[in-house]
Parts: sequence; structure tokens; C-alpha cells
Amino acid sequence: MDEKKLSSQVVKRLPRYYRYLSTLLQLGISRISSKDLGNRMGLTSSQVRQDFFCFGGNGLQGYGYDVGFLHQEIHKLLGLQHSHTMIIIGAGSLGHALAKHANFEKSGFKLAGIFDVKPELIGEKIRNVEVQPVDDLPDFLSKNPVDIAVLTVPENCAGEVARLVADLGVKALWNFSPVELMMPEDIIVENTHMIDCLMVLGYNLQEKSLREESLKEKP
Amino acid sequence: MDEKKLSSQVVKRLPRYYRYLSTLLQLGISRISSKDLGNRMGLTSSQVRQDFFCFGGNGLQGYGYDVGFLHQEIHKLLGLQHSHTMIIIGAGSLGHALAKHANFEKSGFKLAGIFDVKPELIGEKIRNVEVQPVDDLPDFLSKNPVDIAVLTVPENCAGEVARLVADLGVKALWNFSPVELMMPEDIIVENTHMIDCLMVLGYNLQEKSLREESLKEKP
DNA sequence: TAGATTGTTAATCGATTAACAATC
DNA sequence: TAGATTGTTAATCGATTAACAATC
Repeated sequence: MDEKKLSSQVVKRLPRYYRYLSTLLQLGISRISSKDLGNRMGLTSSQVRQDFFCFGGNGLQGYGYDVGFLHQEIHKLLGLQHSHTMIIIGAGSLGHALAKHANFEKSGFKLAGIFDVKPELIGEKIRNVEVQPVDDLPDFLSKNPVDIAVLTVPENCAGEVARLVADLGVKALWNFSPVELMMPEDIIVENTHMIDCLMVLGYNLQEKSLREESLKEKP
Repeated sequence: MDEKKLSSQVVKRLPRYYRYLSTLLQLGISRISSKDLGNRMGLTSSQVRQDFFCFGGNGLQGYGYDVGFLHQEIHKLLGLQHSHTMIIIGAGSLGHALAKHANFEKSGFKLAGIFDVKPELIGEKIRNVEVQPVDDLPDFLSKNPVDIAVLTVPENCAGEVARLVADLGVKALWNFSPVELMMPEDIIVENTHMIDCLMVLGYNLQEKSLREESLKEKP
């Protein structure tokens, strides 16, 4: 069915479309034009049509797109009909926050375990999942297949932990440590570097104030 | 000095270069070639040279780039010599985690305040910053100019809070709520949608398993 | 000097936008 | 029918890669 692979840019937009279509459904809106959707999401209508065309646009000329159908289609594309298992390694404040994040479970990402090295954290229950010692990971992973490992460990051990779980069969890593992970080709890696986001914000803030200054000087 | 505006793709890579160069400095490595740096970061040497060329590449033919100088240069480009003030709105687990994130302060992002609506959270101190009622925001912002507001509030009030702080003079928003914020042009918005990252991971996992299946069928 | 590696232009690739016939 | 809006191709734009003379 989904013959052609979608470009990475389109894939990145899929969750946004999905979220937006969910909102529309909740509002009871069952049809939308590419122009409307684009306007609301800050995209051109051309891009919306082109994107939907990639996975078999199901619009109706002169009418627009069926919100429910589109929603379903993207649901399938994203593989949300299947659930994924996930473990969190590093039960610090960020690990806690992610473990408590309600939306993950709703979208089929099931938290199977939380791990840490600190003895004082072991045994604590977060959302019914107990924090276990990192040393138990090999044993745990041999019994429970896990798709995604979330790395919320300190910078200096991220690489080591990543290699460990990759060797133990975890297929994908979601890395929050501000380091470049060097992983074998077949391991899927997604980085969320918070500090990078802030720095880009900082750059844009600086750009903006420089622009404003030069406007003042040469009016 | 920095005459031409950098393309957004280059800006996004700057923090990564910066981080990588920091590591090299710590290792006592003071010179690197575009080939080497590219290899380690998963970029082509061509791209590295092209990127550095944008902001006045300072390499030496036959020799490579001076790590220290490059590091300094990107530091300046990112505006890290200036510090930025930041408030966090929403003192839930994610707000907590971000407030405790040590790297932010190190890079010049100073936490000036934390706000929430829940009475039981008011008064709690996180890293020496007290949680204040959201109702005090107008008063607080009139006395303390703030560059960045971090939104870690529930989905249903993100839009409202965003408009409020934008009206009160905050220049940039770092939004963690899974909603599209409609903001005036001059407000800088950076979105970090955790669930989107997971969904992209999920898509890639599905792609991978489909590829592997079809390999098994037709060998 | 010979080898290495940059600076910089040109070529290629990919993504976005424009255009418009098809058709609901 | 007339108006709206898609599907789809072509044009444009931007980003990445290739190439190579310059030069350390």
C-alpha cells in the first residue's frame, strides 16, 4: 500500500497534521480545504496538497478533504495502530517528566520500565512503573523486547548506555543528552537537545535586536 | 561584522558545531580538518567548509581549522556573550525538569521566575527560584524585562498564556504544549513537541520493520 | 618541494511554490 | 451551470555536494 517512502520533511509534518486534524474533529469540522488548513498551520495550500498527494491525496475537487478520513490515513501512516514499548534510562527530573507525560501512552507508546543507577531512586513508582537498577537491564531486556530506549542520563555516560541497550536489542534511541551518539546504521536515533533549541532562540533574539538597532540608526 | 544572515539550516547546526568543538577543546585538540570534523559529526567535509565559509571561514589551506578560534566565533554568532532572561510558566514535572537543567544557566540563560496556577505549588523553591502565581505575571513582567517564556502549561491554556506574556513584552516563546500557537510576526516561537519526536521515531520503526519483512519475502 | 586542505564556484539534488486542466 | 478546489506537472528556490585552483 504505502509504496513510496515519504521524504523526511513530509514525515516531520505528519504529526502536526495529525494533531491539527484531531482538533478539527473535536470541533466537529468534517471537511477542510488545503487553503484553509494551510492558513491555519502556516503552510501554503500548495504544500498541503503536495504532501497529501504523496500518500494518495483523497480530496474531492471543488470540495476539499475529508477530515476524518485524512486523520485515519495519517494515523495508519505513522503506525499508531501498533503500540511500541519504551523504557526510560535515567530517573532524574527529566526522566520523571517524560514518564509522567500522559500523551505518550495515549498514542500507543507504552512505558515498560525505568532504570537508574542511584540506589535512593530504585523502587520508586512512577505511574505504576517501578524504577529498577541499570544493572538489571540485560536481564530485563532478555525477557521483555523493547522498541525504544529514552536516554535521560548524564552526558558522560550516554554513549556507554546507548551502546549497551543497542547491543541488547533495542531498536531505537531517543537521546536527550547533549552528545553525538555514534551508533550502527540500523539503530534509529532521534536527538532532542534542549540546549540547542534555546541557542537557536538566542540567535534569533540577537538577530532581531540587531535588525531593530540598524532600523533606528538608518531610518 | 556578521553581514549576511545565515540560513536557518546553518543556524540549526551551529549549536552542534559548538558542542562538538567544546569537546575537542576539552580533549586538548586545537586543530581539525573539515574532513575529520565532518566524519565525526556525520556531515560531508564539503558541508562543513561551506558552513564555515558562510561566517568567514578562518581555516588555513593544507592545515585545517583552529578549534579555539572557531569555538569563539560560533560563541559570538550564537550571542552567547550576552545573557538572556527566562521564565517558566507551568511548574509541573516538565517545568521542574527544565528549571533544574544546569546547562541552561551555563550558556547564559538565566531563570528569573517560575509561575503556576496551582496554590499548592506556590512558594516552592526550585534552584533558588520561587514558584509564583500566574496572576502575578503582569506585575512581575512590568518590573523585570524577560526575553524568553517557556510554556510548560496544559494544552488547553497554552494559547491564552502565550498571548498574555506576548502582550506583556516577552520577546520569545519556547512552547512545549502540543498546540499550534498563532502569534504576531514579531514574536519568536520555538516549538518542542515531544510527542512529535516519538511519532517520527514510531514511523521510522515501522518503516524499518516493513523493509525487513519484504527482504525476508523476496530474498 | 610535495602533500594536504582550504576557499570558492559550479553542478546536483531535493523541497517548495506556481500553475492550470480536470472535475466535483 | 458556475464556482471552488483538487490532482498533478512544471518552475523556482534553497541546500548540499562536487570540483579544483589557490596556497599553506
